[in-house]
Amino acid sequence: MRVEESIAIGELSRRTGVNIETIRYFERVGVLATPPRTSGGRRVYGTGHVRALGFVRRARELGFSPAEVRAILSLGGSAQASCSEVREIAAHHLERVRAKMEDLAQLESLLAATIDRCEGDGAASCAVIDLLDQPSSG
Amino acid sequence: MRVEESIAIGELSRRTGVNIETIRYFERVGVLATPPRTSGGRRVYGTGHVRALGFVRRARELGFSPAEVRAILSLGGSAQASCSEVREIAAHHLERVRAKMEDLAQLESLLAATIDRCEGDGAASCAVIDLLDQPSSG
DNA sequence: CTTGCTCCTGTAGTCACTACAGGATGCATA
DNA sequence: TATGCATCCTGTAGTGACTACAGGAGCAAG
Repeated sequence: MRVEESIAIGELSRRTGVNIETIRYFERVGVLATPPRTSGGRRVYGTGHVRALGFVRRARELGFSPAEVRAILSLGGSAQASCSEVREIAAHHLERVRAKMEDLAQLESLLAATIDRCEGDGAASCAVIDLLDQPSSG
Repeated sequence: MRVEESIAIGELSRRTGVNIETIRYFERVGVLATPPRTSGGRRVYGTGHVRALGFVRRARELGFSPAEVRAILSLGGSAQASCSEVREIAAHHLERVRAKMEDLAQLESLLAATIDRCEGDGAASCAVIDLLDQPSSG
């Protein structure tokens, strides 16, 4: 069998776009498996780590929380993860995305209308400031 | 002239819904004016502080960053703030809200489609996991 | 064997708060 | 006046998800 490629932390960082300090942080908090070390104490990664770290990065990019990432990884890593459980996490995440979209849509129309109302007025009261001054009707 | 109402920090907290510790924090970082003190060293607020803190809270609720809140406040407080400058900050904020909405919409359809594709399959590969495994096409 | 890059650990900084310890104040009641 | 209790004070440290730095060690090439 082939001996796996030896990848130093800097190289792993370059390949995945993840900060070196962040890689060590991920290891500390259990998001990335602890790699073996050289006799001198340096971390030695393999292509599996490249994939796993890419997986983590991608999940974070897609807005999964670190807790969710940990949950997915605890299901056995990207390859063996139980489909239905991962799907459930993703579905939950999707719900939150949709809720956030609604919030933002409301906020968008409120802000847009208010800014619009303000426009042109050089006068007395400012609609935007009034908006902020209201107790809580947003 | 009327002597202004004397409000203790706990009462201010109750009236505005802002945590006592957070009120002191706001004072430290310059988001809320430093109030006078009693001879014993206790903070004494007035109705102006109630309004100002409500203003800050409202702005945060609407998603303005602490930096933006500081910027608005530095324009002279809620009452005297220059309308056009506040409007500009709000407009900028609105742009960010819209950008975020677009991001979320993309993510929403990607997630929804992926989850949908996964459904029913008890088999081989999981669409959701595959999504996370891809390098960066989201 | 020295140069220079990469890597190591441990600690501390970031932001926007939140929480706690240990002690002082202030007000009402006995 | 004394006591009791709620509220308040400062200072420090914790949160989460990183990021940054200091001071030292590993390692490959010249």
